[in-house]
Amino acid sequence: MSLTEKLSVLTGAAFVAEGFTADVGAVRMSDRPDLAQFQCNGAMAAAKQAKKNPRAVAEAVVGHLQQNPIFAKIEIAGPGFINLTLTDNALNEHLGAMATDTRCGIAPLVSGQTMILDYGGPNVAKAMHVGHLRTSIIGEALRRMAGFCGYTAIGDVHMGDWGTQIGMVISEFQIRHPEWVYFDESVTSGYPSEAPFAIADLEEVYPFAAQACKDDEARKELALIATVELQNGRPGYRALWQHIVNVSIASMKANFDSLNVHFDWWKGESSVHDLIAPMVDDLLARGFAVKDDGATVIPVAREDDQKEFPPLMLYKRDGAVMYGTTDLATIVERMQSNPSKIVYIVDQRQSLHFEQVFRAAYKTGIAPDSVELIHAGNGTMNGSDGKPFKTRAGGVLRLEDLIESATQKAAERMKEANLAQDASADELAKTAHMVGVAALKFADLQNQRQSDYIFDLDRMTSFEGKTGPYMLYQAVRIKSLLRKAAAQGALPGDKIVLGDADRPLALLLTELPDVVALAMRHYTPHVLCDYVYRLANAFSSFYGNCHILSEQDQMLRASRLRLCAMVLAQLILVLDLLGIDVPERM
RNA sequence: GUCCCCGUAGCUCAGCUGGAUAGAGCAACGGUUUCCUAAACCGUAGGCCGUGGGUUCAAAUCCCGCCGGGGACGCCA
Repeated sequence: MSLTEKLSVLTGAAFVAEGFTADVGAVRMSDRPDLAQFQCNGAMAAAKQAKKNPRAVAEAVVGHLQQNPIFAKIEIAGPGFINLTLTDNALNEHLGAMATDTRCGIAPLVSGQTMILDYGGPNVAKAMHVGHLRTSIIGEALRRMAGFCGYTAIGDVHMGDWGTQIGMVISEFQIRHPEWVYFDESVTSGYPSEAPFAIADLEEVYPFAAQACKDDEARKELALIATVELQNGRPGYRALWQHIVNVSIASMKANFDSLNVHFDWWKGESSVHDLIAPMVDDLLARGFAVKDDGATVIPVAREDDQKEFPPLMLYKRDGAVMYGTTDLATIVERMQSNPSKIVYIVDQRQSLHFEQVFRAAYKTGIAPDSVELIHAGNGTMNGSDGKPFKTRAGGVLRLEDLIESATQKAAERMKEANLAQDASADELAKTAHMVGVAALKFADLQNQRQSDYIFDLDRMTSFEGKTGPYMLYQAVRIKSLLRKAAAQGALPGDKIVLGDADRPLALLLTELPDVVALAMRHYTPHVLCDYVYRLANAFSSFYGNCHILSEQDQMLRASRLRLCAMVLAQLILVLDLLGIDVPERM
């Protein structure tokens, strides 16, 4: 239990004793550290309901708390704020339990529940670009957070591998290489195992085909036909498609590995193809799906809707499926894992689509009401003009180029500061990559998930301010300090001595469990970023004020080393939840 | 046209279920190093929280209108 939770239990009981509900006893960190460590604002709300004087309610509640020896000070301020301050002993006891816990004192929130997270969503045949950055980074953080909070967390990359873009590529190959065996309809098996193209070819073909389809209706028609034929199982197309997928996945993995983003499932839209026909037949039979203007759809509008709700389309007029179809069938498939939540970390602009899919899933019983379907939408990364990020030439920036430029910038900064320059070239390069990725990820994650932000490479790679490199720097500093201390035989002690220099840092450490819970509840990693920054900053301040290794008082030195170790453990834990690795040195 | 999101310091942004004096970072100005990574730390300055109403003991936060910005709206994903 977190410290504020413990206190809330005490205060809640006091409110209950006065005839109120326990929930008004909620205690939180004080907004006014000059007055107290904790506060409870419930007296005002309780008094309002009971039509009593809030100060009198506060006084009655405080009456129940006063005998408790854990409080050093209890005061009522203003209209009825209850201000609480703990004795150092009580604080110490709580810290002691946290210090020895590998989870930094954070109990799991749930057990026996599965959360499936859908993020990344790269398209095969298409180079990954900056548009995939946010979903990947945020999704990875949420997957790690969920796992830590006790969920069986399953990350699914959910590739775009079954839609029109594939038809564009296949038809383009057919135009360019009509002689390929994949296009000979008299051949239905025994295709080569080697792909007749490399990733670079795909990356050239896709944009070319997309542009051609945009410019020419007839050309687009070819792509649509190829899409339907692929989905209907034309052997040559399937074989070619498999090459496209294989070649693409290799490239995706390189990008994701570089970003330290991982998946448990490498599924895609195509994975559920075989589930689609039975699903649609069933929905037609049960009357949920209807024919409409040649297409097959599920109406999802409700009478009390404030806006127009287009139906979810299952089959287009030409018989091809759309992403709503695969998304719905994917829920059918995912239900086999018995999830309690399915979370989609996908661009916020697709919120209507997900509302449609979710409605369809609930309405048809594909997802029972007990399963939470959540679109945790993300914003976009914009250029300095406030529009979705483009290169100077106006093109889309490839993800690997973005990572490379962040890494290079990090290397430059490290050189400027003459940092870790004695390391081997190999270690230097590795560290630069870690710093660059930390910069990129922290800059992304510290923004609210659903809002857009402006990309600024110089700012995010700075070692000053609220940046990834700054967090790493503080953590590495502690590692170095603890190494030096150990070399002198000085080890972290069991007892924490709470002086005025130590107490604020110690108090901050107790916040982490609440912060993690809050971040998980709302799927908001930026709450963790905010905390880890406050912690790094508070440590740096502490470090500046207290010279630890030269401390003559053995007890105090051991205590401060313990605090440092606890800070480090939290920094590493939280950064890990964010998907950021900390180097040994930098 | 309908619906959704946003508008907080010069810039980029926090602000959880309404609560005490609205907070950070960057930029600006001033200070700190015989000492553990100064890539640091400390301090100063800077805001009718877009605007007009309403609810409340209490509103950046909740409700309504308006202005400004962004986005979504059936056969792409």
